[in-house]
Amino acid sequence: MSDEQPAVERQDFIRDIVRDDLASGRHREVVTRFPPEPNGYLHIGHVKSIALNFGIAEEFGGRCHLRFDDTNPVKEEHEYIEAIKEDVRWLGFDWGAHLYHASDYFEQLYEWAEHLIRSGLAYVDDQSADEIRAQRGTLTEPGAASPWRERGSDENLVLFRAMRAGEFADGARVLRAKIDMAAGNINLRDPVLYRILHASHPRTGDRWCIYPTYDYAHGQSDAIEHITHSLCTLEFEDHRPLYEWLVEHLPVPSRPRQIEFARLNLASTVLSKRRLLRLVAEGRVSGWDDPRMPTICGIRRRGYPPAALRDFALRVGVAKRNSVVDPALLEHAVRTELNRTAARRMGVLEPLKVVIENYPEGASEELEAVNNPEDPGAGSRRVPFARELFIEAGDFMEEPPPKFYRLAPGREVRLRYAYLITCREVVKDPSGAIVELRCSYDPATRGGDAPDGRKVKATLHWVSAAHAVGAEVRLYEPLFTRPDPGAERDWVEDLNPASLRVVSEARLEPSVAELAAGERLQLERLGYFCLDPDSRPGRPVLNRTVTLRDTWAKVRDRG
RNA sequence: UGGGGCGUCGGCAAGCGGUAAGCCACCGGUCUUUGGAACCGGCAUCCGCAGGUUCGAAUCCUGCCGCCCCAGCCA
Repeated sequence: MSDEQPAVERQDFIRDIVRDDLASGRHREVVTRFPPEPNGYLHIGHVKSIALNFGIAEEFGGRCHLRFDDTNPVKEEHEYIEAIKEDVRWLGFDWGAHLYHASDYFEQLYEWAEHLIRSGLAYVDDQSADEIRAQRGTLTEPGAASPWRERGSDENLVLFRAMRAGEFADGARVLRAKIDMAAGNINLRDPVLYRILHASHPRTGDRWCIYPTYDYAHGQSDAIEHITHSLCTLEFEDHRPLYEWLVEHLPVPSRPRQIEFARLNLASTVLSKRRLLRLVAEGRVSGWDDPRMPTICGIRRRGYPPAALRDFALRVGVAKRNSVVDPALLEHAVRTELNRTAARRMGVLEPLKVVIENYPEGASEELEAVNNPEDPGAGSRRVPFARELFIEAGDFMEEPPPKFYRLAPGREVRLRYAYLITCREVVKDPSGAIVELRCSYDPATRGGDAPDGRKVKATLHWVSAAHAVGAEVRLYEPLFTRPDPGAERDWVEDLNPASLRVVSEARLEPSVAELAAGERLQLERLGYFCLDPDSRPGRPVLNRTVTLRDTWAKVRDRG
């Protein structure tokens, strides 16, 4: 027993704590919670927290609750509750029957507040917010006691009940904990526990006109749910003493422990609710689900698979150091997942016409193409081939530099799944622009292999001109032009004007038209894409999720 | 002499007194019907700095330096 090795390797300090607590018998099972306030949409930063909380519960055989921290009715909306549930589910996590709301506990929380009053640990303060602020002191100076601090508990009780009964206007009075106005930790300088808010709550309607603050509600909600490990971000470190003070002075059914970790920051994007809202409000993006947005709904529309997001969260790790993660790590996780799972298709973004001169006019045939070389079980499909094709304009150069080994005059290349072709002639319009390539094909190379064993250095994607379907393809680049938007000027100034490029006349192999919105695919040699909900029958709209790694681009840009 | 945290490769991140994991990025190479994928190899004599303890320190002690959070009746 004593020399038993842990089954899981050490991952982070939080899992260490959980493992120790289980091993020592401090807890029989682990219970975590993801506690969003329903006041906005979830974004990639939340994925870290979601994956941490649900992941730990899963790994240690415990459970994770989804709890809406709905203590401030003026900021919260039902719409967000549903959106958040959808996002968490989409990520692949399941809270089972454990869906809760802080508002479920309003009555209990209220009773405990009276308990605090009776214990002489809370008092009703008649001062205004400004007066309270003025008395709080500063970071270096202690605060001063409120004139109402020594009010007797009977009077406090009467007043607090009157607060609840709606006898006072918003802001007229608050309930404060009586702790220490000289504490170095400002959170302990008699924090506000209840405020008067004559506002309708998305769930409790007009039943209440006093609402608990986060500080008062959170720890007690954790205790009610028997949360063992309450994981939150670093900025709440200062609140932990208050969290513990409350849990110690109240007859709560369990003693949860708050543990803080560093929130996720991603380079080249913004994650604050305020900034995201501004992007939407000012029309800088098409909406919360714009595929360039770091919101979960944006990411979903962009085509990122949930498994990739979970993998990303694991790769990012959990620690207490403030850090900024390179989006390349996210893209890596996305490519890894999509490489395994995405069906391959061909499509041309910038079509260049190719006429196979020795291919019979009016004829066509179907060639077999593998759906995913990484997954034999994915099968194959048939791709139409004919005399007139489109290839990618960038795959031809009239005067190729040394390392360019795609198509060029007189050069032979392979058309993927099809034939070896040789460029015989370049046709230009009066302005000198290339409009067409006249090529020949070798009928003996059907499928792509030459019987004589000769090799070509390039394989190009292509599409039959007559069979291809037209499509709109949306190409995305980072929303910002620098990793740290706003570092030197207003962050909006750092918005990337080229973050969206629309290709309206892409040509895709016909089978793409059969895909449903949301389906993901790889356009060979170009990248991973997914069908946008804007797609209509016969007119697909594709979002480029992420490009393929492009070694040639590096070589080209270097020389 | 306000309180609370954090400083290990370009970016994340292990390391918990025994002589610097891993991942991403980057750089080579092999292979290839995606210049994709896969595979092989390279990439911190050094852990913010300075002292000290020790046979031995990124890990312990002391002192500096730097960065982040806190003065909402937001969460």
